[in-house]
Amino acid sequence: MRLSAYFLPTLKEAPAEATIASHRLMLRAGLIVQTASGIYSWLPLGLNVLSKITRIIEEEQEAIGANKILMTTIQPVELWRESGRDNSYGEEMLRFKDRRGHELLYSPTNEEQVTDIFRRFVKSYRQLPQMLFQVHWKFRDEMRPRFGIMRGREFLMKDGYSFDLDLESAKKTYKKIFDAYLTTFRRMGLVPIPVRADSGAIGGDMSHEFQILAETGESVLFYDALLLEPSLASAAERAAAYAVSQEKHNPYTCSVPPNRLRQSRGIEVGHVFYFGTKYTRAMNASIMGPEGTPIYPEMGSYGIGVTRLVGAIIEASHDEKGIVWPEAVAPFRVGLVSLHAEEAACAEASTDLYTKLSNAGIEVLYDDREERMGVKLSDMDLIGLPWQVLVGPKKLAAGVVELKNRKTGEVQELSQEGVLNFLGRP
RNA sequence: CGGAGUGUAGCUCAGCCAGGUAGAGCACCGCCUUCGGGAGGCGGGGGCCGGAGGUCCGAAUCCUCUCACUCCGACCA
Repeated sequence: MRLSAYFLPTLKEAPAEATIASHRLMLRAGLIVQTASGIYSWLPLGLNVLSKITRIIEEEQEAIGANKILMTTIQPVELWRESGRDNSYGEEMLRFKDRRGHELLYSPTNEEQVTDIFRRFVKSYRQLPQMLFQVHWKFRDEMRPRFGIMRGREFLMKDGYSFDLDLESAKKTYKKIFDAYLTTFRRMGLVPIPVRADSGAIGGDMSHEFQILAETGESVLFYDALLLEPSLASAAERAAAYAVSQEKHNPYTCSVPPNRLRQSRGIEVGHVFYFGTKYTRAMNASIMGPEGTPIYPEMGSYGIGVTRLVGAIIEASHDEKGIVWPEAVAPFRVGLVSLHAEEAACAEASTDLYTKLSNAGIEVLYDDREERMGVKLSDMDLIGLPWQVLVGPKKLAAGVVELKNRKTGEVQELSQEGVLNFLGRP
């Protein structure tokens, strides 16, 4: 992508409303723009990241056999009358009427809708288990939206739903999705901490939040330091290690040695629930069981805050100059800068390298603008692509260009072939 | 929903207390000079001072109402 043809409105100064790093950087790097309180539009660079994150989530969901669907954002209120949540969900739910006076709502979550789809088509225990998921927009009319997309009213969410024959099977499904979530977040360069949590209004027993440690997080959690020391603990030990939300923490019964107990703030990026037959019963979604008697399947639901993840990743990975994208979610892998685009030799060499890199399947953002190099270089640092290639007349005369690692700042001088070989490596 | 703030140029803000021609820096447009880390000169465009009402000869400034946004708290799959 040529920057001269890309819609990337970077800001030199941070807008006054942004108080945390990720919000500031998302505005400055041209990822999002605010439309109303808690409602944001996504610009090309931000949308690109959103797509990368979504892709990883989808791959990991499909790897465990979940089926991707796409439900509607608008639902009839009748479904919620069936489940009994019509009255209990409250002001957070955005309701409105169509021209015929039919009461509708904008989905804050989709348990009712997915249960409705399930009951229409699944009639036998032989068809279980089922896992369905989508990545779609939600609206929750929060009393107090804040921190940009961290707590927005409109947000993109991966929401998954499982149906199992019995508790034993439901536990296996829960574990499968739990593990997939860990893999998903780690692939994005994050360190997720699964935390035993309250299951909230949704009810049920098994419930975990996935937290990313960050000072700007809204949650408070207590955990065993072993969780963050992979070298000191086996996977099994870590899985069993203590980590609970503030509400669940009891200093008198906590088994963690005081020297290993940590308190921290976190960003909740995922939440998994098991809630049994709450909805299948309420909505009469029974199937025929092996004994010839009707059975209400056991359900769970599983959420990942996709838009919130963008904020969480930036909170976890930035410096004073800007964002430092982990490779897996970077909008482009390389930023190619023509330091003197108005000089023919420099422009030609840059464009040539851009073509070669692109042909090699490497995602490149090519700054071919005739801007001052200082502006270009600070823009590149701000948007935080993992690698930067600087093409300037001086080095070019010596037959090399510079390859810079955004995170470490390390610079190596390579021939153009050298750059291709280096970045072409898997 | 309680509390505290802020709305003036695209952005960051001054001006308001003490009423009297609408301001600065950056950004933008033109020309020139520059060019290895947010350049310099000259010229230029851009404002219903959030909105409505009021006081006054006169309101960005004072008063009332209202809308929007932000922060703290409560709330929150």
